[in-house]
Amino acid sequence: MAYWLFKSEPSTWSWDDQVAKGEAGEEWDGVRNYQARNVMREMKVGDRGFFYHSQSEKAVVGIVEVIAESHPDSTTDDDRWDCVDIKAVKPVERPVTLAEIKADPRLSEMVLVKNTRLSVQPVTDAEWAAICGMAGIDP
DNA sequence: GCCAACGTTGGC
DNA sequence: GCCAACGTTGGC
Repeated sequence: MAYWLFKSEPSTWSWDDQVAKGEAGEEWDGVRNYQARNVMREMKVGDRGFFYHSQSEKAVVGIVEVIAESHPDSTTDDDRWDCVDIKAVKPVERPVTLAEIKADPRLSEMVLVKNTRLSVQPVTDAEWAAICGMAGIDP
């Protein structure tokens, strides 16, 4: 299984919004960036991801699961843009902030740190385990 | 609110 | 195909 990170501005689409969708989940639509789209095309059903709040909060706040592989983004007619569907799995016990991630040498190579503007990112097994530990949840 | 980083667009 | 201009994102 692979791991990912989904970044969202809470004022646009928050963890609470995602949780409210329940088991049905929701399209991760609106991505208009080729790199992020290509990352989503790599995803498989059952893969897990971190849900990260950008802007004011800047923290990993929950765990999501991919429930549908890449398909056309329903919010545009432009066939360049695809997206996956995800559902909320569980919240973290404790948010892991960007400051904590930056301060941890194990996470110094994270895309979140290296390429701050990429909104959908791959996460390595080691990074996944480290952040789950910091968040107080089982990997 | 500002600014740096970076991706995209469009003219040539 | 290059590159300048522009727009957007996200951290501070």
